[in-house]
Amino acid sequence: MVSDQEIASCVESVLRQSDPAAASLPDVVRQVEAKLGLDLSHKAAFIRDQIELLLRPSVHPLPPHPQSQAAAGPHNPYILLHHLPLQQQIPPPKPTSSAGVAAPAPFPQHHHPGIAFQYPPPPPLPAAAVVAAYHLQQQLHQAPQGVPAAVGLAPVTVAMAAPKESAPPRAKRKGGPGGLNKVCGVSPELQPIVGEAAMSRTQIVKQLWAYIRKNNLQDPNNKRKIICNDELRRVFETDSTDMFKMNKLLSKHIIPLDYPKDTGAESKKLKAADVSATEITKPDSDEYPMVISDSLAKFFGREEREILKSVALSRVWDYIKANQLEDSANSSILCDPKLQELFGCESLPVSGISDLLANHLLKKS
DNA sequence: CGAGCAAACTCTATAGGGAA
DNA sequence: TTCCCTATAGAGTTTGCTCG
Repeated sequence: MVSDQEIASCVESVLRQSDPAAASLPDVVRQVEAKLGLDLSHKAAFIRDQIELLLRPSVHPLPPHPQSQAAAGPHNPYILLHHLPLQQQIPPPKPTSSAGVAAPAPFPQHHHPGIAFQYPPPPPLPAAAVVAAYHLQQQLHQAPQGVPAAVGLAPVTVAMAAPKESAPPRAKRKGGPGGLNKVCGVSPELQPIVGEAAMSRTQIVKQLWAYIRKNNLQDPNNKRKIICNDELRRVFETDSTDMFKMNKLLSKHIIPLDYPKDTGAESKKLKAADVSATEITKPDSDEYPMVISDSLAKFFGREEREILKSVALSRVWDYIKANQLEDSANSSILCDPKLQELFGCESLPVSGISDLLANHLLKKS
């Protein structure tokens, strides 16, 4: 049985070999079937989602051909990994741990979570968990200070504040798939700015700075100062901020997607946290394509009946932005007749979009 | 004058040390 | 020997200071 990762990889390969803009779903499905020698008619929805993710303008440029990219020099070594034969993608075995059990190898991870270039197969993007975790974090950040930090920021901050000069020099570690490169969820408010529902923190910061420059939002007298436009104001909830505070404000909109692991750091955090609260961040089972309601299908104007929640959310936001339905003064959305028909209200808070959208997404039986 | 560094801030993998 | 805990590096940004 072919895995979704293999299908996704094959879809990308087919698109790269043909004109992506002119590619039709049946054509791509046919070519992928031919490549894999399998009947993939039942995977059409998945393939369509992969095509859409690959073709989304500016956000997911199709990776250049391996040769040209190799010639340019791999800026990020992980980007290239999925072009290599599988044997080469798997990192060389690490020295065994003291227990004599081979330590888990780091898995190369493509920057795009929707296209699974991870080995072994990664957990699918928990789109619902993104929203659920976001709301949780909103509550946590709104909690009065002095309340025990639920996600344990304090220990980290303390660690960061420790004197550095006393530490002996160590071999520098290269950025791997985890840590800073770990894919996190993006809040619905931040998604229109960075353009994705999930990406690594560094990519989020990078995209945010690109957005700031593109919209000329830096104070010309003090370039550290960021002047918020309507979209940024909705995210940061302030008219202006500076580049240092921005990172802190940004953290409210970056949502961990993984289960809490029992690492030392995580255990430490959980000790200070309400465990029941952290369980909310566990991904739901509906990160898989979900069946969409008739109303939503009509709204999208497509015959497709399955979609990832994150993709649906992204499309709704695209519509809102295209039709300028944002009421930035009230952090709400003014529904035009089409949205009114979908959501059944004349306006709704920004934070309510995902909830209302969820009413139109049904889990596959 | 140019280069290098520190500044704030985020999270997590991992090295290394200490305790059991 | 194994487990637990602590400290650190890493990306990204711009400005201002220090040093050669």
